Amino acid sequence: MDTGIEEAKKKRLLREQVYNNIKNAIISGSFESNRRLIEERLAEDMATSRTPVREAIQKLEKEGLIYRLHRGGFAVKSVTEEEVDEILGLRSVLEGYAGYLATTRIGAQELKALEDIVRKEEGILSDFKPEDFIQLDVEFHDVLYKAAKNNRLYGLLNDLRDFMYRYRVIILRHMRKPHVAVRDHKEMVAWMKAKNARQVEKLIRKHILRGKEIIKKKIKQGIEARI
Amino acid sequence: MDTGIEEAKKKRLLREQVYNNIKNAIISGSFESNRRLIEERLAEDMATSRTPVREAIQKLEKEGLIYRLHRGGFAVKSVTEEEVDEILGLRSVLEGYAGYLATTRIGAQELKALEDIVRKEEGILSDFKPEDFIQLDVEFHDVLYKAAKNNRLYGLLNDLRDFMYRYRVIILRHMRKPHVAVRDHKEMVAWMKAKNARQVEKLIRKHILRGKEIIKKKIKQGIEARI
DNA sequence: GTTTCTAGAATTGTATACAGCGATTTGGAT
DNA sequence: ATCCAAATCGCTGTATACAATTCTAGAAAC
Repeated sequence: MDTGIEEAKKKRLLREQVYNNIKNAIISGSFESNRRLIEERLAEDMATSRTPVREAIQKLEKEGLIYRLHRGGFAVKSVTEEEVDEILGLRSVLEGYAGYLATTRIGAQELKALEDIVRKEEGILSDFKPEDFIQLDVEFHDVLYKAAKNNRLYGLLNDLRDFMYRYRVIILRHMRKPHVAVRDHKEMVAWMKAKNARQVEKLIRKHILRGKEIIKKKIKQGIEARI
Repeated sequence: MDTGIEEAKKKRLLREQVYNNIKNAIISGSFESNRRLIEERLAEDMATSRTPVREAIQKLEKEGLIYRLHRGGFAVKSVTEEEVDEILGLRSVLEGYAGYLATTRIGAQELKALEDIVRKEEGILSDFKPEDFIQLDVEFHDVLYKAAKNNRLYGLLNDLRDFMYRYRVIILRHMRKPHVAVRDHKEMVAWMKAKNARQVEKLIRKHILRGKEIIKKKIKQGIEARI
């Protein structure tokens, strides 16, 4: 099998498992860019019928991970510099807003959770493994998203996160010790404690835009290398 | 028929027409809140089968206009104060960002289009009809969205706009002469010409948050009146 | 060797079929 | 009448069927 898709047949909404399976295949890179999604093939791999597959596909299209082919059907969107620009631009704005809201709404134990994560991040800086840091980074941002207490915003940020996973390979390959990121997180928490929402928003925006430029540069090099 | 749905059977992707029809029925208010979507009923009304209806439903769910019922199927989301808060909060941030991007990217003829619209807005202030103003307002914001040249942002803002249409009845009923809105638009254009992106963003945020509070107040009164 | 045409295969888009779960109603028993 | 159980109905979720379209490949023509 070159599909990278598992059977997934526990009883629940089949279309949801199909949706998750295909999404994972895309963001993990098992489905390369511009690969066409053959409904019957996917259905067969997951031991189901075309119906749930097609329903999952509708959602993936709305999420922007796949695009319609003129002749019918769908294919996997490719990672372009333009897309990275859009995704991270939006993420900086939305996550900044999440930080703003979180500052006004966060509770004591959520704040403590953030502080714990930052402490752990500092702890692993000496014996550094990229995966460990990414894990903590994801946790940090998730606590932040939730603290904003805005469901729609949470959904949007998670959709954006799916795209981020696609860039993971690139991020991992070029990550230096993330002292700067940890410092940013620490500073965010400090401003949140000080209830300075504007400052938190500003900081998060800068934090993400910094990442954007790094990824964009790497992608551009990658694309050039492939030509 | 009380469905408010037309037959729609011109040749193109059936599922897209179904999607648009159901969406319009929801945002125009033909489908009241919490009404269950009966697939076969909808299919029959549009002279099609359940298949395209189900696919359309998946998209509507992702967009947030409908929600899943525990016993299966879907129903129309109701307008709540919380939702208005979320939608307009997000809109203020995203549209502010659009304004920021637009300022850096806008061309001469787009700028002229905005100025023309503002002029027309000023023109109708004396002989004022709410529908006319809303029409111009939509145009203004659409030119702005497009000038930002960010497809994903454009899509998100349009999704949010669908929600705004649901509040239209309320907005129309309570609209005074929108001198303030016109002044805001005029000021935005001025700052765009001055290439001051930060200022444009700030202004748009304030512009929309002002509207948010008005709508929220009216919705709250409406809800209370209904009890 | 190249081009054109055509038959067949592959794949989508739409319609229909069917099983199963919940809700609802009906028909006693008390 | 009231309550419980059984039967019924409605609707979803999944599978399958079919028609229309596009792609492929091989044969025929040049």
